[in-house]
Parts: sequence; C-alpha cells; structure tokens
Amino acid sequence: MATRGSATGGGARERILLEATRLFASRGYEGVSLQALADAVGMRKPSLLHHFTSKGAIREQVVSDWLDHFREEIPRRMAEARGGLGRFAAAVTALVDYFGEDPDRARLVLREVLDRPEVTRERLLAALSPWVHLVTDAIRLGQSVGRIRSDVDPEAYLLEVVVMVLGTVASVDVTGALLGRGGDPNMQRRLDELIRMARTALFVDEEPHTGP
Amino acid sequence: MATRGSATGGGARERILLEATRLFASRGYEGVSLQALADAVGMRKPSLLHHFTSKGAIREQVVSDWLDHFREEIPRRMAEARGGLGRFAAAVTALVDYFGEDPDRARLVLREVLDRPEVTRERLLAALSPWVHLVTDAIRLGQSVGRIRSDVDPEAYLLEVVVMVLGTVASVDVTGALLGRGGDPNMQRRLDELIRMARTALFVDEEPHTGP
DNA sequence: CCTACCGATCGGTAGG
DNA sequence: CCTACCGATCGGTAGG
Repeated sequence: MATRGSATGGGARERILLEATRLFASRGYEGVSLQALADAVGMRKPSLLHHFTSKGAIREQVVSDWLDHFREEIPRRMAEARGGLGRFAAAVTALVDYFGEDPDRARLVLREVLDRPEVTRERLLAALSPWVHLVTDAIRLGQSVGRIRSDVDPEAYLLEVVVMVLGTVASVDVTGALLGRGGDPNMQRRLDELIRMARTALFVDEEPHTGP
Repeated sequence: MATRGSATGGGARERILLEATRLFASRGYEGVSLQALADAVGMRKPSLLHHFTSKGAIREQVVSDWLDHFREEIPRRMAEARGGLGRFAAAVTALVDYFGEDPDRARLVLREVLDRPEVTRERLLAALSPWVHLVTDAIRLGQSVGRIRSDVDPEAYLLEVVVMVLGTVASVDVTGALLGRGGDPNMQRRLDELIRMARTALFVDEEPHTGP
C-alpha cells in the first residue's frame, strides 16, 4: 500500500492520509476543513487537491485503507495468538489489541457509523461477513460440544463484543473518569473486565486459564 | 420542563430544541447549519438567535435538557421496574428501554463523547456519579452475600454495560445487517443477547427468571 | 506544490 | 419573528 514509506519526508499522499485519519477521528469529517488538514500536513490547501480529487475522496481513502488494514491484521493476530484460551481469546485479544493500540481507529469507525449509516453498513457487510461467519461457526461448534453455553446467540454475541470493544476504547478518556483516581491504567482495567465479561458469558464453566 | 406542550403550534423554544436534538444526533453538531435547523423548525435563521444567543447555546441546552431528563428518568424507571430479577434487571432494563425507545438519545451522547471529551467527562461525572455509586454499592453487597461473582469489577462492569447499551442502540441500523435477513426485530435480538451477557457475567449462578 | 481567486455558505448582527 | 446584510471561511478551480 505504501509507495515510499519514509518517515516525514517522502510520501505526501501517505502524510495526508495519516493526518486526515487523526483529524477526522478527533473532530469528525465535517469538523475538519481542508485548510486545517493542509496546515497539519504542512502544505497549501490546493496542493491537497492535486493528490485527491476532493475532500470526500480523502475520506473514502482513509476508510478503505483502514478496512484493508483491519481485514488483514485481525486474522493475522488471531493466527499468531494461539494461547491456552483457544480461538475465542485469540479473537477478542486481537480486537482489543488492535483498537487499544490506537483509539483513533475506534473513533473513526464509530464516527462513520454515526455519520453515514447506509454507506458504512454496506462496507462493513462486505468486509466483515466472512470473518463473522468464521467466528460464529466456531461458537456453534463449541455449543454442539457443550463447551459453550447453549443460550448464546452467536451473531448477536459477536456484535456485542465488537461494540463493547469499540465503545470502550473510543470513550475511555471520558468514561474512565467515573472509575476513580488514576490516569489511564483505567484503560487496562476496563479491558480486563470486558474480557472477563465476554468469557464468562460465553463458556459453560470457568476456564482455569493458567496457559501462556 | 415544557412551558406550553402543544403539538406544533406553541413553544418555539421547545420546537427548536426538538429539531436540534434530532439533527445533531443524526448529522453531528458541525454537520448542522443554523440555516438547516431554521428550515426544519419552520422559521428564518435570525429568529433562532432571538431564542438562543448562539449555535453553541442551542447545543448546551440540548445536552443539559437530556442530562436532566436522564437523571430523573432512570431512577424513576428503576423504582417502578421491581420485577423478579432484582435491582440489576431494573437498572439494565431501564437503560435499555430509555435509549431503545429513541436511538437519537444514544447517538447524541456518543457524539458528545467523541466531539468534546473533556467537557463531556466533567458533565457526566457530575451527573452520574451518585447513580454509579448506587449501583456499584449494590454489586458489592451482592458479592459479600455470594450472589454476585467475586471477580466482577463493579465500576468497570457498570461502564461496560452502559457502553454496550449505547453502542448497540446507536449502531443497530449498521450492525444489524450483519445478523441476517429481517428488518429491525434485530434490535430486540441484540438487546436480548446484551441482557443475557450482562446477567451471566454478573451472577454466580443462572437465575430461574420466571418472575414478571 | 504554489499564488490568486471563485461562488456559496458559514455563524451572527442591525434594526425594526 | 422578519428583511437585509456583515466578514470569515467553506470546498474547489485556474493556471502555472
């Protein structure tokens, strides 16, 4: 995807997309002017439009770059995270790590969901359908073997976990204050509880997760 | 709160706030111009500013009206929802009902969280702190009696449930499509699974919830 | 990647 | 609650 990949010098296109992602995530698409984006990148406004045909085109590229990244990153992390908790923990941990390491990712997705429900629905449907089926098939398998609670609704369960991860990461600065003192170790505390809830609500009995 | 309460005729101020809530929720504060708001209300743009000193003042009023409503509505519903599931189900059901009956409420809150983290943190902290303590005290009590799982993190658990409710309601149009065919009964299906997850992750053993 | 510039729309004011 | 109008900024273009 990256044509140059240098730090700050080369790859104007990449620098534009990087700043656009950060700004769109924190202020929203409508809240970011081309002028503000140009300032952040370090060029004049019309120069942006030599790289992208319009402001909307920048948004599309930001979103589709993210979707590409997500689509390859999540399965990869799931594959390498084969610990003692099985496929479930690998999936949830991959999600938590992916969004946790850059909350802007979660904010960007939530904003697209709020700002453009129809467009975003179609995009997510196309990109995530295979992945959803992979996970829900695994859940149904676990149910037939008796390891997973029979009253779990596989698709709805998965979506609830995703919503919980996205919402938690995106809102940790705001909601973390309700926990008590302390800076942002609250993030980890929230994610720990999230994982506990997801695990407890899924498996028939508590796993002795003594593995790696 | 309503000074007149008539259908569409009286209470210009209320009509402005109603339309502003809907528009801010669906397009975001930056995405709604005073002109668009004036059109929706059915008056000219300068007339809006005879009722509110600025666009920002409209936003403040929308948010604080919502906070007032939320603060009185949630405890009220918790009080009257004394079914067989105890305080927990009352709280979660009150939350789910409150946001579920008008998804714009959830969208508005999420947008404020994303758009103005600092301001929103202080506001929610002031408004929700007492309510948070009420619920978490009840959880700790349940833990000491052995009815609630000892590994539950009370504050984090509550926030995760709130995040799940908000995220689910706000995104149901988008994420519901990943469930399968069907219109919006998916909303109920999602909320059912949400409640099941919240309950299972909280109580030591499954409740035979045969009560009302 | 720049200067110079476009019409349209922004939030808001004057004045009645 | 209106008409008329303000300077500033919006996304985008011309032309090099």
